[in-house]
Amino acid sequence: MSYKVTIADIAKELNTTAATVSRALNNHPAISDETKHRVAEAAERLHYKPNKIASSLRSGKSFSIGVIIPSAEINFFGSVVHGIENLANINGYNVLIYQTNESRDFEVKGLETFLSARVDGILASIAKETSDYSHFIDIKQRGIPIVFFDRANDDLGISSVVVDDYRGGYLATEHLIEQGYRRIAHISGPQHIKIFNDRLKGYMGALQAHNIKVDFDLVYAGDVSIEAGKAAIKHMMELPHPPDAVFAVEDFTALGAIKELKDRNIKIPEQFGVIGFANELFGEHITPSLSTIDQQTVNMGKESFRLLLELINTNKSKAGKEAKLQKVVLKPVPIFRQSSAKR
Amino acid sequence: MSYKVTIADIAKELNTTAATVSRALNNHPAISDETKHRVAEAAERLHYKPNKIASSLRSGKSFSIGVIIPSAEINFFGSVVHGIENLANINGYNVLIYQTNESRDFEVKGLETFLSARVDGILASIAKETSDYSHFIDIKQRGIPIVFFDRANDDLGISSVVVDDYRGGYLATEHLIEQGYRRIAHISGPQHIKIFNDRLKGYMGALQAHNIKVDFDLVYAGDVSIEAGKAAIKHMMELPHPPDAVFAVEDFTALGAIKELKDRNIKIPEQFGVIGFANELFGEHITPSLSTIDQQTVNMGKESFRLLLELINTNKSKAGKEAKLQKVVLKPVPIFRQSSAKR
DNA sequence: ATGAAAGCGCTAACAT
DNA sequence: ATGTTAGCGCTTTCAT
Repeated sequence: MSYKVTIADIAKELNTTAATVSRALNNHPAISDETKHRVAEAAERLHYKPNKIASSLRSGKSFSIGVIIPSAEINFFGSVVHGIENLANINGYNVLIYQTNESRDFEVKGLETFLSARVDGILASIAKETSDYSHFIDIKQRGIPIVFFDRANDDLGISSVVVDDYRGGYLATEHLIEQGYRRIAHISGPQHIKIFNDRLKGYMGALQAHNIKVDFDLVYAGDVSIEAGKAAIKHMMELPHPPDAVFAVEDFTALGAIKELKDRNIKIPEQFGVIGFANELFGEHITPSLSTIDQQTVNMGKESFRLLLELINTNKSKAGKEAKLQKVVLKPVPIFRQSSAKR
Repeated sequence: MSYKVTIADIAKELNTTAATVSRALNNHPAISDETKHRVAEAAERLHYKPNKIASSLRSGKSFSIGVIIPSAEINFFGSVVHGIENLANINGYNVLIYQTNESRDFEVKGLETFLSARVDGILASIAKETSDYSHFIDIKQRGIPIVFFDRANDDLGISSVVVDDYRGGYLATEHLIEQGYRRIAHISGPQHIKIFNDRLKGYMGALQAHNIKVDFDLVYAGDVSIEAGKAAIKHMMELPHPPDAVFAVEDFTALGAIKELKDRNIKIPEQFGVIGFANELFGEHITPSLSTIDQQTVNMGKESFRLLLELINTNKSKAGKEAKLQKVVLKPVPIFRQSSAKR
């Protein structure tokens, strides 16, 4: 008893045809204003709701996109999705979300789901576990518009929106140097993920630019987690020459470091400086408040959707032409708070 | 060049018909195992991907649900959605998300979007701004399964999943009493929203149960925001008889209170106790760590979906029968941390 | 156990 | 400016 009314019913009501009603509803230029008004009135009166499914089947456009994220629990991705949804809804697109929980198998399942849903395009951030990218290549070869965001891979010929992680790492490290810290450590993330590798490179770049030799004792192979941050401090403070500051690959890692430093009664920022990466929500509210690098999350979402929409539209118009590869690199924004305020 | 392969192609390949292929793919009992195997093999070989849109159009089931949330920025809703998506994906449902930004107009738009997408059911948390519920009544009258979560309305005959906010407020307040605080204030939220009103009632109930007279000077009309928390403390600390503890309607409000108390050099928890509500992520990591009431977010998401699925399935089978109204009330879980640890 | 045929609601060529 | 007709890919009677 719910979705009964169709354009045929409206047509019957007005002694015209479904085609005319369809055109009127879609504001087709060839339809007279009077007909449009009569159709609009009848549609309203009969509580007509367009059936997008039927429309999609016929037109081949679903006006929906799929978004693959590693985890909705990570604030960062929630925030990017927020940006995506904003622009998508404005442009009349629905958004399907699929979480991979960092697993490649779920990534594949998500893509299948999106294929079956006949999404018009896909935005994806690659799972940590993924090292075989054939499922993404498959999507590309099917001609389905796809754009990576944040966790991208440059070797696949797929457009992407990322922050300049090298520059972020560079700025974070340089800030610690300028604050007067002397032995600056880095707690890194899994190096097969490009963004984490870039942050490490940025760290090294900043040290070298300031004529500081990179000491690999001070580069701890960590991860994005409180535990990794604690473990890193535990390990490094036992070194013959312990560090007096750390750039952590992510805010949660930095938080772990701060917790462990506090447990050891090491004063932040006086004796030890800390800076993270991501600008997670909690950083502003902990004590000491956490210096960090903002990744322009909402912007990243909007840019990703904008790029995808471009692909979708060029795909549609010039069916033959290959859409050009694009790479949008957002500038990271340093946010300096108490945890690194030595001066 | 992407989604070319259809069941007709598979049928041709195997010298059979689309009907048989369709049945084989859907594991229809009347189809022989041999045929099923041959179909499965051909489908795989031809890279066939089922077209859910066509399937939905014909079968009238979209295997998707819509979720209306006030804001994806609020951690709470992100977490509930996480719970929803988990169960939904397991059950083969896609999830569409629509954010209302607390506005009734967007709420209406979201519901229209969902109607057009022919979702099989809807989960919704009501916007702050909404006081006219006719759009929800319309959904119900169309026979579309709908369940409220968290921000519910009991007068509409719509099932819901909520936490027992009265009990949460009661437990929070009682805890402060038991810790030995004497003048316990409450920073409340907008009272037309039931959950906030319930928390206030729980506060009053706990005071009365402990023979403490409710002093309305100590009930500040606030909101869910850091600013409201600060303003409340500013106001109440100027009273002739200021409070020595506060139960804030939400963690962000509690955070504002803590910030203001710190600014005034009032020691927490020794001189002043604070407890919030929501168990937002940051509460564990601030100094002092924040006592709060956990709302079972992921559970709420799962329960909501479970309830909705029940509605969807009964709707399908016994078309005539009215599905019974259900109200799931989750138990709030107190989490006591430093901010209220007087003893 | 399988086939034939109709149709879900809409859009898009091709008329007129 | 509007009508006619066909068909998107699938599921579902109704046959056999």
